[in-house]
Amino acid sequence: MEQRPLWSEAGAAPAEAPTTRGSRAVRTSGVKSRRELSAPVAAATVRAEVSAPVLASIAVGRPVRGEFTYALPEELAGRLEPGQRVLVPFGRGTALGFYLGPASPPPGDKVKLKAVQRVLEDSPSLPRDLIALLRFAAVHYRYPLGEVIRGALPPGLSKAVEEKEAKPDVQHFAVALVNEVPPELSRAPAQSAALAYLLAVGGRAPLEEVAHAIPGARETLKKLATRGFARLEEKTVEASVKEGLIQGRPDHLTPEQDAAGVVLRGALDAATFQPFLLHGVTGSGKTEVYLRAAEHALSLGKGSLILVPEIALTPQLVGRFRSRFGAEVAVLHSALKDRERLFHWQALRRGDVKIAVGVRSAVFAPVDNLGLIVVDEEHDPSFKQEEKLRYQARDLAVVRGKQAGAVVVLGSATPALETLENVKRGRYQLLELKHRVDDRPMPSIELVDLRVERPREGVVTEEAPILSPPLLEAMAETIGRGQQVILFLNRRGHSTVLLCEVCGLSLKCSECDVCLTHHRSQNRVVCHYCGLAMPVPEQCLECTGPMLKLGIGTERVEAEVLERIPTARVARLDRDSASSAERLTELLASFARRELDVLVGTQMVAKGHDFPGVTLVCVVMADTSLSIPDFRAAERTFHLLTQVAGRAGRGKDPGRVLVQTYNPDAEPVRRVLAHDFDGFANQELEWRKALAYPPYSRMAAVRLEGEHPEQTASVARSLGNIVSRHMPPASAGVRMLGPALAPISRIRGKTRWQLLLKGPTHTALAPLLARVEAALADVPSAVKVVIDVDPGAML
DNA sequence: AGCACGCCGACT
DNA sequence: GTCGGCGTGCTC
Repeated sequence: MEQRPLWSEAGAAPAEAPTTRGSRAVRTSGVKSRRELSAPVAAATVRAEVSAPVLASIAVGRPVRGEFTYALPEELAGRLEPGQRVLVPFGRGTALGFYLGPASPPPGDKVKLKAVQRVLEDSPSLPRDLIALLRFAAVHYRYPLGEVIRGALPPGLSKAVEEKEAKPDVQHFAVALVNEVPPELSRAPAQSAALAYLLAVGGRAPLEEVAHAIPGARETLKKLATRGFARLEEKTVEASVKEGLIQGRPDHLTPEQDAAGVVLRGALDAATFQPFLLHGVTGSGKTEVYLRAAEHALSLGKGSLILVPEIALTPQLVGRFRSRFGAEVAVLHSALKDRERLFHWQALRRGDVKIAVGVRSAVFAPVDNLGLIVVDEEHDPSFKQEEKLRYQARDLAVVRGKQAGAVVVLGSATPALETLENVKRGRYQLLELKHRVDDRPMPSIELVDLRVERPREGVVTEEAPILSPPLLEAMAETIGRGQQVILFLNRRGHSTVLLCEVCGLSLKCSECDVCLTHHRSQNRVVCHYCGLAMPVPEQCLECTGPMLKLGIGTERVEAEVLERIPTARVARLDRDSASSAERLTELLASFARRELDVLVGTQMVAKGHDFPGVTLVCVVMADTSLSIPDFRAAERTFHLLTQVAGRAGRGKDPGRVLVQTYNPDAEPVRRVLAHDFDGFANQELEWRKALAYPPYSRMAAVRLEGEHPEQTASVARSLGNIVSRHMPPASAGVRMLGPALAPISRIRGKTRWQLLLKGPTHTALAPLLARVEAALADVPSAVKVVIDVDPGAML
């Protein structure tokens, strides 16, 4: 058999994992050896000489596991390349398929193979390196390959239709004609919001993109154009590609930025896989390092992929890439329209556009001749997708870099402990930026012990106050100097718990296992998990006792600031107040224009914003996120506190940070105060090692959700039994935790259970996961079970 | 996912 | 007697 040497790896593949229980003879195993991923694929011309029917391995765009073998009609055999979309008969109908390469005949003999019907495109939508990445993702995260591929493609290419070119051959751009929002627009919030956004992203952006961030911006920008504050342009794509307006490039770098740049340029020149951690304190100029690296890649004719946590919250970074590289950049945000998504995909695929900036899903962007991958804020939890294919984009970025021979830069002020451990083991090279740009000092961080500095009772406030005297004093002083304050608290609403004074019962959601939060502005109690809302009960629903309102949220902090410092101009920034993207941008713009003195907010205020007027940042309660039952709680707290603290003193004036807490001895709090990331990390790593948590182990979660509590519990227990029965000897170090009710045991009326697996390597867990997967066939459909590999949270 | 096949309730 | 409920299983 002539095919044998070419494809012998495929025959050996099934050894890797016992797949589904039946592992039917007709099915090509979905699990392929790693070698096969990089195996050279036979040229179609070779197959033409073979007299036996030419066979094709196809991933079908349906949620079925494994790859399928089809016969390839002779006239198609010559024109098929891996990654091409085809039409195949499947079941009684047809389905979209992805040609992955030639196949060997399936072992069972009496299988009648169907033939590929049609080729849907002349050149593959999927580049070679992406196929390898998607295959890895399908195996690692245990998700059907066809679905993985379909999910990665833009909607226009994930349907079984011929490829058509998405050709808005003219693109509409909005260009700002002023450098800041003029005061005469202060009475026109929509216009000032649109203009503020446009300025934030570099003064020039596709109309589509502004309209995405700010609903109705199309009309608003027209109005701005007639008033002379902006201009609308139509550009052919070719013209805008040539434009490449290089601007805003700082002349000199800090010595540290320079040193990092030299190393990265060397790595890019070497054109091999090299992973780096760029560990830089907030304000140290990481973005400029990324920009220079992308510039260098471009000069070598290579493409770059830049991943960021959330575009709407990082317009500055997007703006800098756009103003540096012009139309050489495709910005891939979460809510592009189908047409635009397809257009960007094709432009990147052709190599017309060489840089992609995008969120999590952009890790699958078909950047041509990939030279550089950057993951900014690599520790950010939003890189983990929590549905469908539950991938970690940062991890996949490293895999992709390895497969593509690209340089990978993970950037953060507070790297994930997983990343740090990779540095310690010598897998990633460390680049450090220890100093801020212009040698601005790090903000001073002071502790306010709430057990000592008791907040004084107010006149109006009916509940216990939370702002301590030192905090109020510092705020008043800062505002007096004409500077601005950010108050951070990680909880929305007014009070977070309503407790009966007599029977001690707290008011819970009827559908979820969580307490209802009182939102005074809406005069309702609201469930933050399912959205259920109801009027505020006057008294306890059980015993008619009076209700105490405990637990502090942003609404209450806002009210307290207003009461204590009546002259302060205060606004609140959380999911309730920033209900629309428009409101969000407007609020941020207004704060940036210094029309507000105090911004009270949740996580939203902690991310990448750059407000030079802010010199005081207060953390209202540092302990809230410490009590979460998750082994990463301390790490999250440290990240969050550091990030918030980093908002202070980004302008000329030095910054000051006050942290209120009832837990001054808590490790993350103490270490943040001392600006001691390394100390925190070492301590935390030691603890993780002792308890064999990641990065010293790999985890996988089996999550169950069901209508009926008993049924869900029994399924959970039976899956637990299956795992215990196949548990390797204790020496293998694999452990099962649970099955147990999830920490939030009910959401939207569904009972939740989970089972955690912990092992020294992912390979040690894979066989157990395969067993669970096989058992899924016998699980009643009323119970939904998903496998979450490398889970991001334990809830 | 679709779309079969397959055994138990209220309708012409 | 039949139409149809969605439980279970398969798709090269």
